[in-house]
Amino acid sequence: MFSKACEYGIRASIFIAKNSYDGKRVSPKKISEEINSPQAFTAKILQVLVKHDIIKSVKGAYGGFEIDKKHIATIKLSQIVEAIDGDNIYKSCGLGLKKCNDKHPCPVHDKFISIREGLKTMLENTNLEELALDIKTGVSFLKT
Amino acid sequence: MFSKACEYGIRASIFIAKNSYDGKRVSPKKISEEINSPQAFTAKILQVLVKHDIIKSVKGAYGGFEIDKKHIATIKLSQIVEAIDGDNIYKSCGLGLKKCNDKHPCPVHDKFISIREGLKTMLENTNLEELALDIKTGVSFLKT
DNA sequence: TTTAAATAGGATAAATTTGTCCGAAATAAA
DNA sequence: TTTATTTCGGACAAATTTATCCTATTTAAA
Repeated sequence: MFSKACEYGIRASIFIAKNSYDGKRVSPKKISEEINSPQAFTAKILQVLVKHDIIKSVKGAYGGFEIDKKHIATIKLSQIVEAIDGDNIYKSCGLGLKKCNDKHPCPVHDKFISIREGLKTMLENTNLEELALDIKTGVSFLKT
Repeated sequence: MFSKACEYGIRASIFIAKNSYDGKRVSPKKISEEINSPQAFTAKILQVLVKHDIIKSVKGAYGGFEIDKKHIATIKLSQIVEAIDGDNIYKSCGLGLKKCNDKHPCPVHDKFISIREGLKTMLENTNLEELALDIKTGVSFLKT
């Protein structure tokens, strides 16, 4: 469904959000430990999220990654997915046709539209706040 | 969503089904031309489909790939996807956790279940017959 | 039985994704 | 201002996926 990079990016974002509620910045080392991901690779993905203004980085001593508290509830999963994987998952044809639309549909065009709309709607209606909160209360987990 | 191999596999299966209704066997060359896919790679995927008894191959002169007419309506997309990509798309965690279940869920566990159930149901309820028919009547297409 | 035609399958290569390493640049605190 | 700490960014490496090529094997027809 998503690339590894995107999975790590979502998990990292949730972890950063949770810590930002506690006023704590976190390092790639800490993040990768807590979400169980390769550190250097995760650091690369964090750079992408910074470039897309989804998370904030602070260099130097006592630096790290954070998200403005006010911002957390406004960040949707769709933004993270699009920043890392692009919008292919919504837009590209389920059977890989370069051009697939209502006028020139692949054999599963209609059937896929509803699936993808469902996914899109879900990602657009899920924000980091609720996900971070579930981590905080121990309802859900970021690693096995 | 699916791998390239799986996209080619589905498109190839539909094309073979359509031709089998006309009593015609088709070669990897013809298939790859008609679904616009790399020939040798497509041939490899056909071998996988043969191994899984989804399509039939006939060697030698006047050979090629076909599907028993009686069989076409019973082949579901889910069988093709599982043969090529496995059942990860249904079963594996949306955020990549090795172990993700109701007792130990990832943050998007519940939200993903409905999406994936929808996909699974769709794949399990779509058979090659209806897809091949749409190609035959020019309602849908296998290449751009 | 011979031959031509077709799939099967192994070896290999290219492209993409995933992952690592290390020095440069920035920054807060001493 | 200096120093320690931290992210940034480029180069590189490994793994996986995608793709190609060539020979062996099979098989139906002549």
